[in-house]
Amino acid sequence: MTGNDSSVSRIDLGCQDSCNSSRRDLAQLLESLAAMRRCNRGQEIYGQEESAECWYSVVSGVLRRFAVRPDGRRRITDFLLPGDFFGFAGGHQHHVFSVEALTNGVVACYPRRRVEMLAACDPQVAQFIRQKTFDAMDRLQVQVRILGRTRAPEKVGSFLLDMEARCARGATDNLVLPMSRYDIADYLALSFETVSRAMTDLKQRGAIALAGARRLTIIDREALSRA
Amino acid sequence: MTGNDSSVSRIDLGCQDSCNSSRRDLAQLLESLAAMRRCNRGQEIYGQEESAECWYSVVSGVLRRFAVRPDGRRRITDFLLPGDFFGFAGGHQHHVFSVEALTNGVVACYPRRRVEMLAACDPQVAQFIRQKTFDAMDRLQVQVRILGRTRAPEKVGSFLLDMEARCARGATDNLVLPMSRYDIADYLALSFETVSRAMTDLKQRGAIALAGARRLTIIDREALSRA
DNA sequence: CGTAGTCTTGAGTATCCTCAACGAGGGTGG
DNA sequence: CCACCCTCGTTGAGGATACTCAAGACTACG
Repeated sequence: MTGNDSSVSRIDLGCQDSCNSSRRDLAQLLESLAAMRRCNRGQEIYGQEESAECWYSVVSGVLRRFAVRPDGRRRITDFLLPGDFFGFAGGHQHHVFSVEALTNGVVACYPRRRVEMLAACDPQVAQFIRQKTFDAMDRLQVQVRILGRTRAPEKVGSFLLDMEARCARGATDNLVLPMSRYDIADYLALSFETVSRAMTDLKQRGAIALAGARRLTIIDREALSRA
Repeated sequence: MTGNDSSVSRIDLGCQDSCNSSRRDLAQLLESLAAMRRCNRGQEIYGQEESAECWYSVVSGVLRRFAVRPDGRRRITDFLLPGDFFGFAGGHQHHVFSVEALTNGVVACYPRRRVEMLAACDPQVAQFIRQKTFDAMDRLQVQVRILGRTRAPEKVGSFLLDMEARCARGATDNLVLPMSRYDIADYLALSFETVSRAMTDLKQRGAIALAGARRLTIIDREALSRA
Protein backbone atom coordinates (compact mmCIF):
# COMPACT_ATOMS: atom_id res chain seq x y z
CA MET A 1 0.00 0.00 0.00
CA THR A 2 2.84 2.37 0.81
CA GLY A 3 4.40 1.83 -2.59
CA ASN A 4 7.66 3.41 -3.69
CA ASP A 5 7.84 6.29 -1.23
CA SER A 6 11.01 8.22 -0.66
CA SER A 7 11.76 10.46 2.26
CA VAL A 8 12.97 13.87 1.15
CA SER A 9 13.96 16.67 3.48
CA ARG A 10 14.39 20.41 3.04
CA ILE A 11 11.36 20.92 0.87
CA ASP A 12 9.28 24.06 1.26
CA LEU A 13 6.17 23.60 3.35
CA GLY A 14 3.63 24.70 0.80
CA CYS A 15 2.38 27.92 2.39
CA GLN A 16 3.97 29.90 -0.37
CA ASP A 17 2.59 33.35 -0.93
CA SER A 18 0.35 33.81 2.12
CA CYS A 19 3.25 33.51 4.58
CA ASN A 20 4.30 36.23 6.96
CA SER A 21 7.56 35.88 8.83
CA SER A 22 6.19 34.37 12.03
CA ARG A 23 4.32 31.73 10.11
CA ARG A 24 7.48 31.00 8.19
CA ASP A 25 9.20 30.30 11.50
CA LEU A 26 6.37 27.99 12.45
CA ALA A 27 6.69 26.26 9.14
CA GLN A 28 10.36 25.64 9.77
CA LEU A 29 9.62 24.38 13.25
CA LEU A 30 7.04 21.94 11.94
CA GLU A 31 9.21 21.02 9.02
CA SER A 32 11.77 19.63 11.45
CA LEU A 33 9.17 17.05 12.44
CA ALA A 34 7.96 16.30 8.93
CA ALA A 35 8.82 13.39 6.71
CA MET A 36 8.44 14.36 3.07
CA ARG A 37 6.91 11.75 0.85
CA ARG A 38 6.75 11.74 -2.89
CA CYS A 39 3.59 10.22 -4.31
CA ASN A 40 2.62 9.37 -7.84
CA ARG A 41 -0.70 9.64 -9.63
CA GLY A 42 -3.15 7.09 -8.24
CA GLN A 43 -1.01 6.23 -5.25
CA GLU A 44 -2.59 5.86 -1.82
CA ILE A 45 -1.45 8.14 1.01
CA TYR A 46 -3.39 6.24 3.60
CA GLY A 47 -6.33 3.86 3.54
CA GLN A 48 -9.70 3.55 5.22
CA GLU A 49 -9.43 1.85 8.62
CA GLU A 50 -5.69 2.49 8.80
CA SER A 51 -4.47 3.77 12.16
CA ALA A 52 -4.14 7.55 12.34
CA GLU A 53 -0.52 8.15 13.31
CA CYS A 54 0.18 11.28 11.30
CA TRP A 55 -1.18 14.59 10.20
CA TYR A 56 -0.39 15.63 6.66
CA SER A 57 -0.12 18.66 4.46
CA VAL A 58 0.04 18.92 0.69
CA VAL A 59 3.31 20.39 -0.51
CA SER A 60 2.63 19.99 -4.21
CA GLY A 61 0.13 18.12 -6.34
CA VAL A 62 -3.56 17.39 -5.80
CA LEU A 63 -5.17 14.63 -3.74
CA ARG A 64 -8.64 13.29 -3.17
CA ARG A 65 -10.10 12.09 0.10
CA PHE A 66 -12.88 9.53 -0.18
CA ALA A 67 -14.73 6.59 1.30
CA VAL A 68 -16.03 3.55 -0.54
CA ARG A 69 -19.56 2.68 0.49
CA PRO A 70 -20.71 -0.91 1.02
CA ASP A 71 -22.58 -0.76 -2.31
CA GLY A 72 -19.29 0.01 -4.05
CA ARG A 73 -20.03 3.66 -4.78
CA ARG A 74 -17.17 6.02 -4.06
CA ARG A 75 -17.90 9.27 -2.21
CA ILE A 76 -15.25 11.97 -2.44
CA THR A 77 -15.29 14.22 0.63
CA ASP A 78 -12.47 16.62 -0.21
CA PHE A 79 -10.00 17.68 -2.84
CA LEU A 80 -6.68 18.58 -1.24
CA LEU A 81 -4.55 21.31 -2.80
CA PRO A 82 -1.08 22.62 -1.86
CA GLY A 83 -1.19 24.16 1.62
CA ASP A 84 -4.13 22.06 2.80
CA PHE A 85 -3.75 20.04 5.98
CA PHE A 86 -5.55 16.73 6.40
CA GLY A 87 -5.60 13.47 8.33
CA PHE A 88 -7.25 14.86 11.48
CA ALA A 89 -9.15 11.95 12.95
CA GLY A 90 -11.36 13.38 15.68
CA GLY A 91 -11.80 10.84 18.42
CA HIS A 92 -11.15 7.87 16.19
CA GLN A 93 -8.07 5.73 16.33
CA HIS A 94 -8.32 4.94 12.66
CA HIS A 95 -8.97 6.92 9.50
CA VAL A 96 -12.53 7.06 8.23
CA PHE A 97 -11.43 7.97 4.72
CA SER A 98 -8.78 7.06 2.22
CA VAL A 99 -6.55 9.61 0.51
CA GLU A 100 -5.09 9.17 -2.96
CA ALA A 101 -2.97 11.30 -5.26
CA LEU A 102 -4.66 12.72 -8.36
CA THR A 103 -1.36 13.98 -9.72
CA ASN A 104 2.27 13.43 -8.89
CA GLY A 105 3.26 15.47 -5.87
CA VAL A 106 4.79 15.69 -2.41
CA VAL A 107 3.09 15.29 0.96
CA ALA A 108 4.48 16.24 4.37
CA CYS A 109 3.79 13.76 7.19
CA TYR A 110 3.82 15.00 10.79
CA PRO A 111 3.85 12.41 13.59
CA ARG A 112 0.66 13.23 15.46
CA ARG A 113 2.00 12.65 18.98
CA ARG A 114 5.08 14.76 18.48
CA VAL A 115 3.09 17.62 16.98
CA GLU A 116 0.68 17.51 19.89
CA MET A 117 3.59 17.57 22.33
CA LEU A 118 5.04 20.52 20.48
CA ALA A 119 1.65 22.22 20.54
CA ALA A 120 1.44 21.63 24.28
CA CYS A 121 4.69 23.57 24.73
CA ASP A 122 4.30 26.24 22.08
CA PRO A 123 0.99 28.16 21.94
CA GLN A 124 1.86 29.44 18.48
CA VAL A 125 2.04 25.91 17.17
CA ALA A 126 -1.26 25.15 18.85
CA GLN A 127 -2.79 28.23 17.23
CA PHE A 128 -1.37 27.14 13.87
CA ILE A 129 -2.89 23.67 14.19
CA ARG A 130 -6.19 25.17 15.28
CA GLN A 131 -6.21 27.44 12.25
CA LYS A 132 -5.50 24.55 9.89
CA THR A 133 -8.31 22.60 11.51
CA PHE A 134 -10.65 25.53 10.93
CA ASP A 135 -9.54 25.62 7.30
CA ALA A 136 -10.46 21.95 6.95
CA MET A 137 -13.82 22.74 8.54
CA ASP A 138 -14.34 25.55 6.06
CA ARG A 139 -13.77 23.13 3.19
CA LEU A 140 -16.37 20.81 4.64
CA GLN A 141 -18.85 23.66 5.05
CA VAL A 142 -18.30 24.66 1.46
CA GLN A 143 -19.07 21.11 0.40
CA VAL A 144 -22.21 21.06 2.54
CA ARG A 145 -23.28 24.33 0.91
CA ILE A 146 -22.64 22.93 -2.57
CA LEU A 147 -24.35 19.59 -1.87
CA GLY A 148 -27.27 21.58 -0.53
CA ARG A 149 -27.99 22.95 -3.99
CA THR A 150 -30.87 21.16 -5.63
CA ARG A 151 -30.07 21.20 -9.33
CA ALA A 152 -27.03 19.89 -11.12
CA PRO A 153 -25.90 23.10 -12.90
CA GLU A 154 -26.08 24.89 -9.55
CA LYS A 155 -23.87 22.28 -7.95
CA VAL A 156 -21.34 22.29 -10.77
CA GLY A 157 -21.39 26.09 -10.95
CA SER A 158 -20.66 26.63 -7.27
CA PHE A 159 -18.09 23.84 -7.39
CA LEU A 160 -16.26 25.64 -10.19
CA LEU A 161 -16.37 28.92 -8.25
CA ASP A 162 -14.91 27.19 -5.22
CA MET A 163 -12.17 25.51 -7.23
CA GLU A 164 -11.34 28.83 -8.85
CA ALA A 165 -11.07 30.51 -5.45
CA ARG A 166 -8.85 27.76 -4.10
CA CYS A 167 -6.71 27.29 -7.19
CA ALA A 168 -6.35 31.03 -7.83
CA ARG A 169 -2.72 31.34 -8.88
CA GLY A 170 -2.44 32.87 -12.32
CA ALA A 171 -3.63 36.37 -13.20
CA THR A 172 -6.14 35.21 -15.79
CA ASP A 173 -9.52 33.66 -15.14
CA ASN A 174 -8.16 30.52 -16.69
CA LEU A 175 -8.76 27.44 -14.55
CA VAL A 176 -7.35 23.97 -15.06
CA LEU A 177 -9.30 21.25 -13.30
CA PRO A 178 -7.00 18.61 -11.85
CA MET A 179 -9.78 16.05 -11.55
CA SER A 180 -11.92 14.05 -13.94
CA ARG A 181 -15.68 14.29 -14.48
CA TYR A 182 -15.91 11.06 -12.49
CA ASP A 183 -14.21 12.67 -9.52
CA ILE A 184 -16.44 15.74 -9.70
CA ALA A 185 -19.48 13.50 -9.91
CA ASP A 186 -18.41 11.56 -6.81
CA TYR A 187 -17.83 14.84 -4.99
CA LEU A 188 -21.18 16.35 -5.96
CA ALA A 189 -23.24 13.16 -5.60
CA LEU A 190 -24.22 13.19 -9.27
CA SER A 191 -23.68 10.79 -12.13
CA PHE A 192 -20.73 11.71 -14.34
CA GLU A 193 -23.05 12.08 -17.32
CA THR A 194 -25.02 14.71 -15.44
CA VAL A 195 -21.81 16.57 -14.59
CA SER A 196 -20.87 16.52 -18.25
CA ARG A 197 -24.29 17.78 -19.28
CA ALA A 198 -24.23 20.53 -16.65
CA MET A 199 -20.85 21.63 -17.96
CA THR A 200 -22.08 21.98 -21.53
CA ASP A 201 -25.23 23.64 -20.21
CA LEU A 202 -23.13 26.29 -18.44
CA LYS A 203 -21.07 26.72 -21.58
CA GLN A 204 -24.12 27.22 -23.78
CA ARG A 205 -25.51 29.77 -21.34
CA GLY A 206 -22.26 31.70 -21.61
CA ALA A 207 -21.23 31.28 -17.98
CA ILE A 208 -18.00 29.50 -18.80
CA ALA A 209 -15.82 28.80 -21.83
CA LEU A 210 -14.26 25.40 -22.33
CA ALA A 211 -10.87 24.82 -23.97
CA GLY A 212 -10.71 21.07 -23.83
CA ALA A 213 -12.40 19.15 -21.06
CA ARG A 214 -10.21 20.27 -18.18
CA ARG A 215 -9.25 23.85 -19.14
CA LEU A 216 -11.96 26.45 -18.73
CA THR A 217 -12.51 30.17 -18.27
CA ILE A 218 -15.12 31.60 -15.95
CA ILE A 219 -17.02 34.31 -17.77
CA ASP A 220 -20.06 35.11 -15.65
CA ARG A 221 -19.67 34.51 -11.91
CA GLU A 222 -23.18 35.72 -11.21
CA ALA A 223 -24.62 33.16 -13.59
CA LEU A 224 -22.52 30.41 -11.98
CA SER A 225 -23.71 31.13 -8.46
CA ARG A 226 -27.30 31.61 -9.59
CA ALA A 227 -27.25 28.62 -11.96
CA MET B 1 -32.08 40.33 18.52
CA THR B 2 -30.81 39.39 21.94
CA GLY B 3 -34.31 39.17 23.34
CA ASN B 4 -35.01 38.45 26.98
CA ASP B 5 -31.78 36.76 27.97
CA SER B 6 -30.82 36.20 31.56
CA SER B 7 -27.37 35.35 32.82
CA VAL B 8 -27.40 32.34 35.11
CA SER B 9 -24.33 30.94 36.82
CA ARG B 10 -23.53 27.60 38.46
CA ILE B 11 -25.18 25.49 35.77
CA ASP B 12 -23.62 22.23 34.75
CA LEU B 13 -21.61 22.36 31.58
CA GLY B 14 -23.47 19.76 29.61
CA CYS B 15 -20.83 17.04 29.38
CA GLN B 16 -22.89 14.82 31.63
CA ASP B 17 -22.20 11.14 31.38
CA SER B 18 -19.02 11.02 29.32
CA CYS B 19 -17.02 12.98 31.92
CA ASN B 20 -13.93 11.63 33.63
CA SER B 21 -12.50 13.61 36.51
CA SER B 22 -9.92 15.62 34.53
CA ARG B 23 -12.55 16.70 32.06
CA ARG B 24 -14.76 17.74 34.93
CA ASP B 25 -11.96 20.01 36.13
CA LEU B 26 -11.69 21.47 32.66
CA ALA B 27 -15.39 22.02 32.60
CA GLN B 28 -15.21 23.96 35.85
CA LEU B 29 -12.28 25.96 34.53
CA LEU B 30 -14.16 26.90 31.38
CA GLU B 31 -17.35 27.48 33.30
CA SER B 32 -15.64 30.30 35.17
CA LEU B 33 -15.39 32.09 31.82
CA ALA B 34 -18.87 31.25 30.61
CA ALA B 35 -21.96 33.39 30.65
CA MET B 36 -25.06 31.24 30.78
CA ARG B 37 -27.92 32.35 28.63
CA ARG B 38 -31.43 31.09 28.66
CA CYS B 39 -33.08 31.00 25.26
CA ASN B 40 -36.65 30.32 24.24
CA ARG B 41 -38.05 28.47 21.27
CA GLY B 42 -37.44 30.39 18.07
CA GLN B 43 -35.00 32.80 19.65
CA GLU B 44 -31.79 33.74 17.85
CA ILE B 45 -28.45 32.99 19.52
CA TYR B 46 -26.51 34.91 16.94
CA GLY B 47 -27.15 36.09 13.41
CA GLN B 48 -25.46 35.83 10.05
CA GLU B 49 -22.80 38.52 9.58
CA GLU B 50 -22.63 39.19 13.31
CA SER B 51 -19.12 39.52 14.72
CA ALA B 52 -17.76 36.32 16.23
CA GLU B 53 -16.86 37.24 19.80
CA CYS B 54 -17.80 34.04 21.56
CA TRP B 55 -17.71 30.30 21.37
CA TYR B 56 -20.76 28.48 22.63
CA SER B 57 -21.87 25.14 23.96
CA VAL B 58 -25.35 23.75 24.38
CA VAL B 59 -26.21 23.09 28.01
CA SER B 60 -29.79 22.02 27.41
CA GLY B 61 -32.26 22.22 24.55
CA VAL B 62 -31.76 21.88 20.81
CA LEU B 63 -30.60 24.49 18.30
CA ARG B 64 -30.32 24.76 14.55
CA ARG B 65 -27.53 26.44 12.62
CA PHE B 66 -28.46 27.75 9.18
CA ALA B 67 -27.90 30.25 6.43
CA VAL B 68 -30.53 31.93 4.32
CA ARG B 69 -29.65 31.94 0.65
CA PRO B 70 -30.22 34.95 -1.62
CA ASP B 71 -33.20 33.15 -3.15
CA GLY B 72 -34.81 32.94 0.28
CA ARG B 73 -34.29 29.22 0.79
CA ARG B 74 -32.99 28.23 4.20
CA ARG B 75 -30.15 25.73 4.46
CA ILE B 76 -29.64 24.07 7.84
CA THR B 77 -26.02 23.06 8.36
CA ASP B 78 -26.22 21.56 11.83
CA PHE B 79 -28.51 20.53 14.65
CA LEU B 80 -26.90 21.30 18.00
CA LEU B 81 -27.60 19.04 20.96
CA PRO B 82 -26.51 19.26 24.62
CA GLY B 83 -22.72 19.00 24.83
CA ASP B 84 -22.12 20.31 21.33
CA PHE B 85 -19.79 23.28 20.87
CA PHE B 86 -20.35 25.79 18.09
CA GLY B 87 -19.54 29.29 16.93
CA PHE B 88 -16.06 28.53 15.61
CA ALA B 89 -15.48 31.02 12.84
CA GLY B 90 -12.32 29.87 11.07
CA GLY B 91 -10.51 32.87 9.70
CA HIS B 92 -13.62 35.03 9.49
CA GLN B 93 -14.32 37.96 11.74
CA HIS B 94 -18.06 37.42 11.43
CA HIS B 95 -20.35 34.43 11.59
CA VAL B 96 -21.31 32.78 8.34
CA PHE B 97 -24.41 31.19 9.82
CA SER B 98 -27.24 32.02 12.18
CA VAL B 99 -28.15 29.89 15.18
CA GLU B 100 -31.67 29.63 16.60
CA ALA B 101 -33.26 27.66 19.41
CA LEU B 102 -35.62 24.86 18.41
CA THR B 103 -36.68 24.32 22.01
CA ASN B 104 -36.30 26.24 25.25
CA GLY B 105 -32.83 25.71 26.66
CA VAL B 106 -29.60 27.14 28.02
CA VAL B 107 -26.45 28.04 26.12
CA ALA B 108 -23.01 28.73 27.56
CA CYS B 109 -21.09 31.65 25.97
CA TYR B 110 -17.30 31.70 26.21
CA PRO B 111 -15.47 34.92 25.26
CA ARG B 112 -13.27 33.78 22.41
CA ARG B 113 -10.19 35.85 23.31
CA ARG B 114 -10.17 34.78 26.95
CA VAL B 115 -10.57 31.12 26.02
CA GLU B 116 -7.72 31.40 23.56
CA MET B 117 -5.54 33.03 26.23
CA LEU B 118 -6.45 30.26 28.61
CA ALA B 119 -5.65 27.70 25.94
CA ALA B 120 -2.28 29.36 25.39
CA CYS B 121 -1.42 28.80 29.07
CA ASP B 122 -3.07 25.47 29.66
CA PRO B 123 -2.39 22.66 27.15
CA GLN B 124 -5.30 20.68 28.55
CA VAL B 125 -7.68 23.46 27.66
CA ALA B 126 -6.13 23.64 24.21
CA GLN B 127 -6.61 19.89 23.83
CA PHE B 128 -10.20 20.22 24.98
CA ILE B 129 -10.92 22.95 22.41
CA ARG B 130 -9.20 20.90 19.73
CA GLN B 131 -11.36 17.90 20.57
CA LYS B 132 -14.55 19.95 20.44
CA THR B 133 -13.49 21.31 17.07
CA PHE B 134 -12.95 17.78 15.83
CA ASP B 135 -16.41 16.89 17.08
CA ALA B 136 -17.87 19.75 15.06
CA MET B 137 -15.92 18.48 12.05
CA ASP B 138 -17.34 15.01 12.59
CA ARG B 139 -20.86 16.43 12.51
CA LEU B 140 -20.08 18.14 9.23
CA GLN B 141 -18.64 14.95 7.76
CA VAL B 142 -21.74 13.07 8.79
CA GLN B 143 -23.82 15.65 6.97
CA VAL B 144 -21.64 15.37 3.88
CA ARG B 145 -22.08 11.60 4.00
CA ILE B 146 -25.84 11.93 4.32
CA LEU B 147 -26.15 14.58 1.62
CA GLY B 148 -24.08 12.31 -0.59
CA ARG B 149 -26.87 9.74 -0.67
CA THR B 150 -28.83 9.91 -3.91
CA ARG B 151 -32.34 8.89 -2.93
CA ALA B 152 -34.66 10.47 -0.39
CA PRO B 153 -35.35 7.39 1.80
CA GLU B 154 -31.59 6.82 2.03
CA LYS B 155 -31.06 10.37 3.21
CA VAL B 156 -33.86 10.25 5.75
CA GLY B 157 -32.81 6.81 6.92
CA SER B 158 -29.21 7.75 7.59
CA PHE B 159 -30.36 10.99 9.14
CA LEU B 160 -32.51 9.06 11.60
CA LEU B 161 -29.63 6.74 12.43
CA ASP B 162 -27.39 9.72 13.11
CA MET B 163 -30.00 11.43 15.28
CA GLU B 164 -30.50 8.22 17.19
CA ALA B 165 -26.77 7.92 17.81
CA ARG B 166 -26.50 11.50 18.97
CA CYS B 167 -29.70 11.58 21.01
CA ALA B 168 -29.12 8.16 22.57
CA ARG B 169 -30.24 8.68 26.15
CA GLY B 170 -32.98 6.24 27.10
CA ALA B 171 -32.55 2.50 27.12
CA THR B 172 -35.25 1.90 24.53
CA ASP B 173 -34.99 2.44 20.80
CA ASN B 174 -37.54 5.18 21.17
CA LEU B 175 -36.50 8.41 19.51
CA VAL B 176 -38.17 11.81 19.76
CA LEU B 177 -37.26 14.18 16.96
CA PRO B 178 -36.88 17.72 18.23
CA MET B 179 -37.25 19.24 14.76
CA SER B 180 -40.04 19.54 12.21
CA ARG B 181 -40.25 17.97 8.75
CA TYR B 182 -39.42 21.42 7.40
CA ASP B 183 -36.18 21.48 9.38
CA ILE B 184 -35.23 17.99 8.26
CA ALA B 185 -35.98 18.97 4.68
CA ASP B 186 -33.74 22.04 4.91
CA TYR B 187 -31.00 19.88 6.42
CA LEU B 188 -31.24 17.15 3.78
CA ALA B 189 -31.81 19.48 0.79
CA LEU B 190 -35.20 17.92 0.04
CA SER B 191 -38.71 19.30 -0.07
CA PHE B 192 -40.66 18.71 3.12
CA GLU B 193 -43.23 16.66 1.21
CA THR B 194 -40.48 14.31 0.09
CA VAL B 195 -39.27 13.94 3.68
CA SER B 196 -42.79 13.09 4.74
CA ARG B 197 -43.16 10.56 1.94
CA ALA B 198 -39.80 8.99 2.76
CA MET B 199 -40.87 8.63 6.36
CA THR B 200 -44.07 6.79 5.50
CA ASP B 201 -42.11 4.75 2.99
CA LEU B 202 -39.70 3.63 5.73
CA LYS B 203 -42.66 2.87 7.98
CA GLN B 204 -44.40 0.75 5.35
CA ARG B 205 -41.20 -1.17 4.73
CA GLY B 206 -41.01 -1.94 8.43
CA ALA B 207 -37.77 -0.06 9.09
CA ILE B 208 -39.32 2.28 11.64
CA ALA B 209 -42.53 2.60 13.64
CA LEU B 210 -44.19 5.97 14.06
CA ALA B 211 -46.12 7.03 17.16
CA GLY B 212 -47.22 10.46 16.10
CA ALA B 213 -45.11 12.53 13.75
CA ARG B 214 -42.14 13.14 16.04
CA ARG B 215 -41.96 9.97 18.13
CA LEU B 216 -40.57 6.91 16.39
CA THR B 217 -38.90 3.60 17.03
CA ILE B 218 -36.11 2.26 14.89
CA ILE B 219 -36.83 -1.36 14.04
CA ASP B 220 -34.41 -2.34 11.29
CA ARG B 221 -31.09 -0.50 11.29
CA GLU B 222 -29.87 -2.44 8.31
CA ALA B 223 -32.86 -1.38 6.26
CA LEU B 224 -32.33 2.24 7.28
CA SER B 225 -28.72 2.36 6.20
CA ARG B 226 -29.44 0.44 3.01
CA ALA B 227 -32.64 2.36 2.26
C1' DC C 1 -1.96 2.64 -34.90
C1' DG C 2 -4.33 0.31 -31.44
C1' DT C 3 -5.95 0.44 -26.70
C1' DA C 4 -7.70 2.23 -22.49
C1' DG C 5 -9.46 5.92 -20.14
C1' DT C 6 -12.13 10.03 -20.56
C1' DC C 7 -15.82 12.77 -22.28
C1' DT C 8 -20.08 13.88 -24.81
C1' DT C 9 -24.68 13.07 -26.29
C1' DG C 10 -29.16 10.54 -26.90
C1' DA C 11 -33.38 7.84 -25.34
C1' DG C 12 -36.19 5.96 -21.83
C1' DT C 13 -37.17 5.43 -16.99
C1' DA C 14 -37.18 6.56 -12.09
C1' DT C 15 -37.13 10.01 -8.74
C1' DC C 16 -38.11 14.36 -6.86
C1' DC C 17 -40.31 19.03 -6.90
C1' DT C 18 -44.33 21.98 -7.28
C1' DC C 19 -48.99 22.89 -6.65
C1' DA C 20 -52.92 21.56 -4.24
C1' DA C 21 -56.25 19.64 -1.01
C1' DC C 22 -57.03 17.92 3.30
C1' DG C 23 -56.35 16.20 8.22
C1' DA C 24 -54.43 16.49 13.01
C1' DG C 25 -53.06 19.02 16.93
C1' DG C 26 -52.42 23.05 19.87
C1' DG C 27 -53.39 27.72 21.19
C1' DT C 28 -56.59 31.72 21.69
C1' DG C 29 -60.64 34.21 22.45
C1' DG C 30 -65.53 34.57 22.53
C1' DC D 1 -66.78 24.65 26.00
C1' DC D 2 -66.38 25.35 21.33
C1' DA D 3 -65.32 27.81 17.13
C1' DC D 4 -61.52 29.57 14.95
C1' DC D 5 -56.89 30.02 13.38
C1' DC D 6 -52.36 28.57 12.68
C1' DT D 7 -48.69 25.41 12.18
C1' DC D 8 -47.47 21.00 11.05
C1' DG D 9 -48.06 16.80 8.57
C1' DT D 10 -49.89 13.60 4.99
C1' DT D 11 -51.26 12.39 0.41
C1' DG D 12 -52.28 12.98 -4.63
C1' DA D 13 -51.40 14.54 -9.59
C1' DG D 14 -48.56 16.43 -13.07
C1' DG D 15 -44.31 18.21 -14.66
C1' DA D 16 -39.28 18.87 -14.23
C1' DT D 17 -34.89 16.86 -13.30
C1' DA D 18 -31.47 13.34 -12.81
C1' DC D 19 -30.18 8.41 -13.45
C1' DT D 20 -29.39 4.30 -16.28
C1' DC D 21 -28.19 2.19 -20.41
C1' DA D 22 -26.03 2.82 -24.70
C1' DA D 23 -23.30 4.50 -28.55
C1' DG D 24 -19.75 7.03 -30.21
C1' DA D 25 -15.87 10.79 -30.16
C1' DC D 26 -11.70 12.49 -28.22
C1' DT D 27 -7.16 12.15 -25.89
C1' DA D 28 -3.02 10.20 -24.09
C1' DC D 29 0.18 6.83 -24.40
C1' DG D 30 2.61 2.79 -25.54
